Amino acid sequence: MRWSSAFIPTLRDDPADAEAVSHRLLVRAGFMRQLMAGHYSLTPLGFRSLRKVEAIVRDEMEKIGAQEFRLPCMHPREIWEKSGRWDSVGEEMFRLQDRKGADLALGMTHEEIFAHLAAELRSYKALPQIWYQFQTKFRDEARPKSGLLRVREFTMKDSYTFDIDDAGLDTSFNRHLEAYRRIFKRFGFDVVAVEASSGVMGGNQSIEFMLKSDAGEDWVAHCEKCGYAANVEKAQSILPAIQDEAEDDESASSTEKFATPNIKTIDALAKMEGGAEASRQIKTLVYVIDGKTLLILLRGDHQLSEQKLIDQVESFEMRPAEVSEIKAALGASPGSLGAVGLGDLFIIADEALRGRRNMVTGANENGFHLRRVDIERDITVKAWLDLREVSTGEGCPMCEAPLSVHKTIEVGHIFKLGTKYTAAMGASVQNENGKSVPITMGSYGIGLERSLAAVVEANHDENGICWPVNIAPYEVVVTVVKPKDVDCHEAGERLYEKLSEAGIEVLIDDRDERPGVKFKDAELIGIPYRVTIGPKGLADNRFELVRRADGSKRDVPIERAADMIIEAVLDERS
RNA sequence: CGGGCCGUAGCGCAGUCUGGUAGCGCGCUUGACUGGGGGUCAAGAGGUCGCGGGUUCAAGUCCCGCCGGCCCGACCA
Repeated sequence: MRWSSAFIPTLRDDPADAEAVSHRLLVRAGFMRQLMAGHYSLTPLGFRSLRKVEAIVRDEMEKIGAQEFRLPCMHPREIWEKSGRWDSVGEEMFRLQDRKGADLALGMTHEEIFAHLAAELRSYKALPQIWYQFQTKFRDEARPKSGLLRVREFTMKDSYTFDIDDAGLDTSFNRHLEAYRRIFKRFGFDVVAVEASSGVMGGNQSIEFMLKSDAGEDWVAHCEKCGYAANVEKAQSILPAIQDEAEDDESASSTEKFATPNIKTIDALAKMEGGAEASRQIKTLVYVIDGKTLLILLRGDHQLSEQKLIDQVESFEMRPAEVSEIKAALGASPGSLGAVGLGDLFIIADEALRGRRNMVTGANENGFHLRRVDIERDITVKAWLDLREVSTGEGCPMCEAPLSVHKTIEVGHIFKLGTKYTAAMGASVQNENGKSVPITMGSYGIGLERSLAAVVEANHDENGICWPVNIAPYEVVVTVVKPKDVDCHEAGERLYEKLSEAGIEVLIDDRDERPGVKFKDAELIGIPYRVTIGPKGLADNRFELVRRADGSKRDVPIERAADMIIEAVLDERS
């Protein structure tokens, strides 16, 4: 491709409304433009890179025996009703009606449709099957953000496995796990595979593939020592044991109410004279779950993980209670709430509170708290659950080394689904005994545009993107410093021809621009190798070869230049 | 969906408080010089000031409504 005739709309300034590195650079380097919030047009540069992402995924899918499909992205209401998700996914699904008034959905994922097709499988002999597609997914995100990282319309590679039993599912699942590791490695970044919540998908196990990045929005707890890693929605940790010395005067056998005027937060109570440090307080949260009010108790310095609560409490709808509801149920306002003496409410307590004594909590009377609370003695806990979100420094549940919690981008997610969708769609086969059994299903996704952005997040510097050869829109840029000079022009054209003939993807910068402009642009768009052809080098019978990733430069003799460049590029393809 | 900030030329911004000819830098066009890190000079093109309504002799500026975007939070197969 000739730069002079290519559409590569680079910007000299950063776009004002882009904050995430990948967003800023992909726009500035001319890979994409925004159409509206959460919807981006890819330019030829962007689309070339996306196709490389797609090709790598396809290659690895084919390697595990997957067969490519192409399904509709518009679905009838009925099929989503069969699985129950027409109602359960709520506002995140785009819905529309056709001219007859029939309800349709824009597919946000394709479990239903693939399971519907799987109903044509009749015999265990046909299993296992691995099916996949690349398809646009639509999700009405409440808040699209960070360029391609969180959008409303994107391409996903989604695959689905169909097995006769759980052992088969395990095999299919592990094949994907390995394929995904290879895929992300070829993308040029390191991922950590973490235990995750399955959310609305259902199923019993899921693993997310996370890239550590400040641009991310998922928090992962990771142990450097033993490799334990889990989304904070699932992660557990070990806390140092706390010894609660009960005071040994007589009053220790009961709680004591004390005045706490204007004290409404854990923090304020910790600072108040006669108060208690946060870890000695009981935090009382009020939730409404399927219309029933219940209390959630945590240690004062701990945060509730709502996802953990959702995962452990079977419910249709869950929300924090309104202040008015809290007053009606407990007789006090937030800031003075406690669970002592509320035996008729359902009380769930976090495991970290088990056995604690001499604690402080609200008295359910505005401006008063209770001290010397013994949880076992004074509170009727109906269920002990792991509900707290882990934080940095707490002990790894496997090896007790300190955990670190950091932000990550979710680039892939794989689920063991079981029979939820196959049962709903009537996808069953006859086993060896002639008995009909539902197929066991797995589902596996990779967001293509998000992966592309993740590559940028992981591979850039202050001058622009540093694409790995595998994802780069072009592998080599031939920068002709002085295109009006006949010798420069011809030397550039010859090299361009040779490289192209060898199957190298080359961009020749034949624009009548200052050298500085060309160098800056080449670095901004991040082509892995740049060959500089100018009068100076020509006089010495050499070109300069610069590697974008590390800035390393070397002079190459003109007659050997093409071969050396080809070798360098092929060496980095994988 | 709650909170904050913002919509003025392709991009980045000033002008809005205090109403009075719509500006600056970059980019773009033409020409000249220049040519190994965003060069110089000259001449140009480019705007329904997000949209609608109102106040006023006069609105980018003031008032009301709406739309759109970014960030934080909630939510997120």
